Amino acid sequence: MTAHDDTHAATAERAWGQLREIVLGGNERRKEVVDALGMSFFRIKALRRIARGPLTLRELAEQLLTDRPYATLVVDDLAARGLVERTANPADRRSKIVSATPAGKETAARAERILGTPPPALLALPAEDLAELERITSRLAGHGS
Amino acid sequence: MTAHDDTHAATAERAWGQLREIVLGGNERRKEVVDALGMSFFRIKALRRIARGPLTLRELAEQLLTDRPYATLVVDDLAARGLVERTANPADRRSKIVSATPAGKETAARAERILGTPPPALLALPAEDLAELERITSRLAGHGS
DNA sequence: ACAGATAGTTGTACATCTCCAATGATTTAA
DNA sequence: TTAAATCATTGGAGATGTACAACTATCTGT
Repeated sequence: MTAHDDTHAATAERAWGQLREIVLGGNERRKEVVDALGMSFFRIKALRRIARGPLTLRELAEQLLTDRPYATLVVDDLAARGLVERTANPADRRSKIVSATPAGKETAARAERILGTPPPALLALPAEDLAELERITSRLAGHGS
Repeated sequence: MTAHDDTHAATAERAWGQLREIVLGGNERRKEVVDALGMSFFRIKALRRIARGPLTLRELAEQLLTDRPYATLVVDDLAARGLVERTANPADRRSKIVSATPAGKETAARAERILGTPPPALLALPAEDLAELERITSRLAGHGS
């Protein structure tokens, strides 16, 4: 059990566990945004996705990992709040495009501001480590989008 | 807007966003463990916490960010599945200690195995970067526990 | 001994989410 | 042109979580 037994896979597992702890440990942020916006996290997620760019209800359902009936319901709710609106889809009259209203974009930005605020521990990192971390996470997240 | 405008805070925000994307992006893992264990993610979280070490219902409720009534209900459910059990608390006869049965520990380990499996992108990292990442995340997660 | 606080439980009401079936409008394929 | 498929919607059944109120047993401080 010397340091030489430390395989690539084992290191990855440790790093992964720590990453999960860092990101998921701060549940307070989740509660904070839910309280601030007065809607469920799922709806906030839907709104944030819509604010990133218009899409059909079907696409929204897919990206939220839910079914179309529930996507309809969630969009109904967001529309009743004046945050999103449905418009006709010129390319296919069966479907509808959902897009964020100015108020919706503002609300989504508010959510991003809260969720995007790094935890104190991250800010406390030495500049060198932080730069190095950002370089590595860029590589990790890079080919996902 | 030169590279010199890149402040510590801005770098931290980018890194944080990427960390969130890496960890939260893989929702499949969550669904996988829910399907594998046949119970909600919340209950899996409860079981995993109990398997880490016995605790009172009150402590469990606090750590799950829920209230005592619901903690009771979740423990009832886990107990009905034979995964956890309540024992008397010698220090305070009002409270009860919840601990995992052998079956519960096994199930929790199964969940940890699924959730703890690093995503392919992490394993694909060069050994140098991975080691560096692990060093930095250790520092980040270190003073949380 | 007594008053007040706390632990777990029971119960209720409600919001939220998942899953499935079915429908009208529209598009696509044969 | 006709049959099958797709889109959004409506509806319903049920699991899951959240938030309170109230109760009993027990502990703590005075």
